Amino acid sequence: MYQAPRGTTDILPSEQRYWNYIREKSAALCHLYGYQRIDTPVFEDMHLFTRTNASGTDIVDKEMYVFTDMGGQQLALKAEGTAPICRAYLEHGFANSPQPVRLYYLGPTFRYERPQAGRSRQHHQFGCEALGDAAPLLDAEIIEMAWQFLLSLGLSDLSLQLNSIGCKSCRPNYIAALKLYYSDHASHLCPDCQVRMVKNPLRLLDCKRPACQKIAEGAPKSTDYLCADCGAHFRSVQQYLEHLDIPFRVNHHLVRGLDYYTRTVFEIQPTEEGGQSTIGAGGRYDDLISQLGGQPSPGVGFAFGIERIILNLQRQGVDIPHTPPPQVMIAHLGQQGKLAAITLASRLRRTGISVVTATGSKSLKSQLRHANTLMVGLVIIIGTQEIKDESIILRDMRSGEQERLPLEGIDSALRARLQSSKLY
RNA sequence: GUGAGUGUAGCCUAGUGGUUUAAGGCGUCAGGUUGUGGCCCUGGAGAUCGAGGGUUCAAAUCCCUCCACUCACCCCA
Repeated sequence: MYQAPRGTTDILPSEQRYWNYIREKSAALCHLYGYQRIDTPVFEDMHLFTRTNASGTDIVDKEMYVFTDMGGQQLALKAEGTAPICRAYLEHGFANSPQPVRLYYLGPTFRYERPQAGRSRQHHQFGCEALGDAAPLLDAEIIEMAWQFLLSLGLSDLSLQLNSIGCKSCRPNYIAALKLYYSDHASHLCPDCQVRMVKNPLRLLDCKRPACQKIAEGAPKSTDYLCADCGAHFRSVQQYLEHLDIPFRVNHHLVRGLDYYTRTVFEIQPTEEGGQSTIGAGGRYDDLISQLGGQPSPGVGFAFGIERIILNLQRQGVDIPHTPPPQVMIAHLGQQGKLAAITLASRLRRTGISVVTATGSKSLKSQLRHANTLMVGLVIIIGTQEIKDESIILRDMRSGEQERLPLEGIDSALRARLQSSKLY
C-alpha cells in the first residue's frame, strides 16, 4: 500500500472547514488592509534561497528540497515565502508602482525536517509583505495585521514579542560585543551553543537550556547597540503599537532564524507553552531585495503556519463553521423515478440549488437513511405515483413533515422553503 | 541529524507465545413485510495483527532490520 510521503498529509473533507475558515479570514483581513494576493510557483531557482540566506541557517544548509530538472536547472521547492515575493517584485517591475506594494500569499512550503506535531515537510503559510517603503508605520501595520488576524480567528491567550536587531551598519558592533561577552562564558555553554558561537551568534540568545539562558540574561542587548536611525525606527514602531493598543513585550532574546532580517523582528505564540509554539512571526528585511540584485528596496512582512493555527484553534476549542451539506436530496423508486430524479436534479442545480441524488436501486428506507447521515434538510421523493400525476413529495427532515407538491414550479417552492427554514 | 515511545479492520480498543479459523464498540452496508430517516433489534462486509526477515513444534505476542506516527532536542511557521 502506498502512503503519503513522510511529513506530508492529506487534508481530508472533514478538515476542510478549518482551511476554508482560515482562507476566508485571511482574505477578508487582507482586503481590509489593502493587500493583494500573489501566488508564486512551488519551485524556484535554488539560488534564490541560497543567496538570500547566508549559510548558517538550516533551511538552506540542510532542509531544502533541491533537484535538477531535465534541462539541468537546479531548482528548489519553495522553502520560504518572502524571497519569491521579492523576486516577483523585481521581475515584474513593482518598483514602478506606487510604494509600498502590499501583497499576501497562502500556499505550501517545503522543508526536509524530522516531522512532529506542528512541523511537517510540506506545510502551509499565510504571509503578508509590504515592499518598497521603510516607514516604521508599515512595521506597525504588519504587526497589527498579524495580531488582528489571530483575533479574527477567535484565538486568545497569545503573546506578541518584539525586538530590533539593527541594520548592517550597527549590527556588526552588536555581534562583536556579543561574541566578546560569550567568549568569557564559552566553557559553560552547551555543545549546540559552541557551534552557534561561530556560525550564528545571535542564536545564542534563544537557546532553551537553563544554563545557557542564565548566561543569555547577562548578555548585551541588541537595542543598546542600535544606530541612531535604527533606534528611532524602533521607538516609532513601539509608539504606533501602543497607540493601536496592541499588547507587545520587548524580548531582548528574540532573534529570527532567517538571516535577511533587519531592525524589527517579532513573534507570536500562545501563552500556554508547547513544543513547536510559534504560530506566526515576521520582521523587516531592508537588504533582501538588493541581495537579489535589485535596487535597494526595504520590506517588512509576516508569515503564519496554517497547520499550527489549526492546532491552536482545536486546542482552544474555537467554533468553526461546518461545511454545509447539500440542500436537497432526491430519492426515487423505479426506473422511471430514476430518470425523473436526474432530470429534476439537473434542473434544480441550474437554478443554484445544491442537490444529490440516490444511486442504484435502493430501498426508500436506505435512501432516507443516507439523507439523514448527510444531514440533508429536504428530501424530494419521486415514485411511480408521483410520475403519474406529475408531482413530487417534499419531506422536511427536521420536522418529519411532508407534502405533495406539483412538479411544475417546484424550484421556487423549494427556494421559499430553504429561505424560511434556513436549511442548508 | 540526535534521543525516547508507539504501530491490531475506516476510527477506538481487547488479546503479551498454544481452544485466535484474531474479539468488542463506533462507523459502513442490508434487512425488521408491500414506497419513508434519526431510537431499537438482526445480519453482512471489512485485518496477509505497519512491512520484511529470524527464533520456535507453535508468534499479533520473542529477536533483528526497515517504514510510519508521537514526544523532546535541533530548526522554524
